[in-house]
Amino acid sequence: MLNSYSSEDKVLLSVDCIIFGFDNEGLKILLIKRDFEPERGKWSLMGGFLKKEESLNNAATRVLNHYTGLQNVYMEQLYAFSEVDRDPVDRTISVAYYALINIENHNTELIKNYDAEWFNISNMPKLIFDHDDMVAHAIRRLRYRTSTKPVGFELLPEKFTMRQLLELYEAILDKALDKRNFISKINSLDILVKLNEKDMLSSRKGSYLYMFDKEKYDAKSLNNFALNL
Amino acid sequence: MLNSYSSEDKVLLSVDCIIFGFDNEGLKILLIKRDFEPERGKWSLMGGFLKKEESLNNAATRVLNHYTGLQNVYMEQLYAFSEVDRDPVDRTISVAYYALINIENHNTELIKNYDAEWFNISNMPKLIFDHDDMVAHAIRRLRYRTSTKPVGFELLPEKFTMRQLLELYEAILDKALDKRNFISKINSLDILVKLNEKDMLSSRKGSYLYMFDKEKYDAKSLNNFALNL
DNA sequence: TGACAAAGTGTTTACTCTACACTAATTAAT
DNA sequence: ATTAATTAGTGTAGAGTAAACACTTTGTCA
Repeated sequence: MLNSYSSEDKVLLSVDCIIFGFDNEGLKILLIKRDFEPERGKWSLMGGFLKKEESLNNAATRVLNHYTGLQNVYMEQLYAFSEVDRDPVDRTISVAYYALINIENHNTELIKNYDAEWFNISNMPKLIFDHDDMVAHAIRRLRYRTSTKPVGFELLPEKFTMRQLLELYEAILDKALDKRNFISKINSLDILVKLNEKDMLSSRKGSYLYMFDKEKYDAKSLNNFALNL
Repeated sequence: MLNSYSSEDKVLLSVDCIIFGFDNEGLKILLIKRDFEPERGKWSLMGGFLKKEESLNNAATRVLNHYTGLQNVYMEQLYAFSEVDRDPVDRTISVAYYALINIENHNTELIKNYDAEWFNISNMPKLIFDHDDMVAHAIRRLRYRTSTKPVGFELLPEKFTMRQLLELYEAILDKALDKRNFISKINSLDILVKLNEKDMLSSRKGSYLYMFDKEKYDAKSLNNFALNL
């Protein structure tokens, strides 16, 4: 028989999800209004407890799916938050994850059921517990990640214009970018396909649509790039 | 009375520490020989369980102190490892931390008592469970961290030569660096003080000793720099 | 057909990074 | 005292990258 660790303390482990979305108003986070005490009615990240028979990644995926109905979403583990008094109800350690979703795909019904709402990151309410810290971590990580991996496309529709991509990066990095320099840097990554199709909504001339070419990117098998915007 | 989360699963949470040291042979990791089953006699990271009344940072600090006797050591949380079957004894989630210590300061007695040994990172034994993954994560994080924060000095004696610093960065990044370019990049950070004191051990001419000027660095209050070596 | 609105497109300049080799200082040996 | 040996210490030129910058094109709607 194996040894056991029976004399050690066990604790509650939860996951909390920072869910990013993007639309023409900017970079947004999906929050829910907490419907139980303490802090009932306050805004909160979406979270849930780890079950004994699942990994943290599974738990995060499950929680995200539960609230949004989405699957196959880009998620990344951020950090474990563990201050002793972080949750007044019980000793709980929470592992924060962030997710990038295409804001158009989310299930509005589900979100309404949970009293969820999108908030622009520059205009967020105060959140419960240490969730503000988690969000700050997530934004930092997302900024860094965009410079090393092609994660931006996760936040856009499958087909998007250069302008949308530019505005996305401006929202993530919170700074203005030069259009021509941006386009040439993106093109030098050589991971987009330009479609023979135009988006006619934003201008009379119409602007070409692009797609992220995942196969071309994977074929390069570079673990990460250095995109300095 | 507060609500409770009483229906939720509780789990064991541990911390595992990747302890880096540096000497003239290169970058090293401190490992212990596990003295209980399963995997008795195999090499392992130093770890311990989180107690209910401490944060993960405290637990990591406590574990490090327990094995090495050291305090006030640079530590950083890496990642939570949570595959369901990662520990065959019991369901345990482990949060990995890495620590940077001055190899000369460690308490040799303590380390002997625990059957601990330093291994060059290029010449490490296979470790138990998922500890090899943890080490790989730690090395990646350390490489990145050296480009944004002045962490290298944690691995050196208080006074060090430019050559030592160069060799440290070469060991961390696993690549040869040009001496003149390296020195000018380091100097441009403007965070070292050159002492009126030479190290006479490595050459007849003797080479100047430097110290990290923490006050000057803090005064700049830049959260991070970009050191591209 | 003219006004409008956004799309699309290159070049010059400044800066940063890289490659590269000799002299200086000191001690040990003869 | 001279020489040999060893590592320390130092600068520049060229290449490459990043930044700044403005006009023309296209199509629709009035």
